Amino acid sequence: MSANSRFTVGIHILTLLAHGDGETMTSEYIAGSVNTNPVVIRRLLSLLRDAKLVTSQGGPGGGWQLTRPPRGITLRDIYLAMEESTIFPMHTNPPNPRCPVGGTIQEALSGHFDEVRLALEQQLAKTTVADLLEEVKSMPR
Amino acid sequence: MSANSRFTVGIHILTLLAHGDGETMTSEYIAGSVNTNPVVIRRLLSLLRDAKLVTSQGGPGGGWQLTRPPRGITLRDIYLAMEESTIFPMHTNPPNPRCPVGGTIQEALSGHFDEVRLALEQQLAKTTVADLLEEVKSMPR
DNA sequence: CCTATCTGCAACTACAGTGGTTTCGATAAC
DNA sequence: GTTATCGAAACCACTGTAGTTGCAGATAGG
Repeated sequence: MSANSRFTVGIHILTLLAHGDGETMTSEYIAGSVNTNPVVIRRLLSLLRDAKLVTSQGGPGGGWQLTRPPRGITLRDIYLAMEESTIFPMHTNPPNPRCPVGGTIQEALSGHFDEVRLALEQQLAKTTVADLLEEVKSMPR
Repeated sequence: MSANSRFTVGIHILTLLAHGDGETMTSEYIAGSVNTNPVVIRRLLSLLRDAKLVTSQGGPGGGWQLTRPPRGITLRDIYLAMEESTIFPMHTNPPNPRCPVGGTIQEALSGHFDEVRLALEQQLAKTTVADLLEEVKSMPR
């Protein structure tokens, strides 16, 4: 998988929006919670918007909102919005096709990698943003 | 996870060694199958050696060997040898502790990430190098 | 209509990780 | 002793990420 924090921050953003309970939030406010720059947040929000998880509105009083109730958003949804489609990158250079292993290893692997990805997504689908919000709220500060 | 091909190439290397059926192989030969530089291969082999999956021997006629039969090596073993311990990186900067979500989101997430990692590893454990070797051998070229 | 407040987007930088390469010392077989 | 191999360090080019600045465009509200 990719060595970035997109998935984690994406979850953070959606949990924060859920915590606001319908209120619109600006990217600047969200950036204050995540502790980064508003433009970084807008970049991630645009991925979440592409996945139809949030909407944006410009102008004063504008900002960002969830498109559905937090109970209807799973970590799998966020994962699909934020991460690469390949779970494990293949070789950078194609393996030697004249080698009995190199010639077919990628094909053999792809099926297994698909199954791993499926198992990962199934686990992610078990947790919703509402679950997370509840946990966050009930934790000692 | 990290955006590199270590896991894939690690599997390739072990499958190749399994294909040799006990014969020692040099890093140069392996590099020929993977289509890269022998030093790159030795870097990865040293990770596999740290995980006690292969042994090396210097000098003429030296090279690399599996330490156990291919049926006893799973993709999980290789994954643990090659990949980072964190499945999804956390925030680069710590979130705002004064925010009700930022203050506890990482703690709330870590448990879920652990479960995802567990599910991933359980799926990986289902496939052995022997399985892969068999598939590679039976595939049309 | 005007203005303040947002988003949207492009461009640039600093930094870290990856893969590739060269080099050289250590080691073991013959 | 010669040769083949590993081991490790050093360096480079490339890429992706996060952070930052700047500005255009849209919109709410007076």
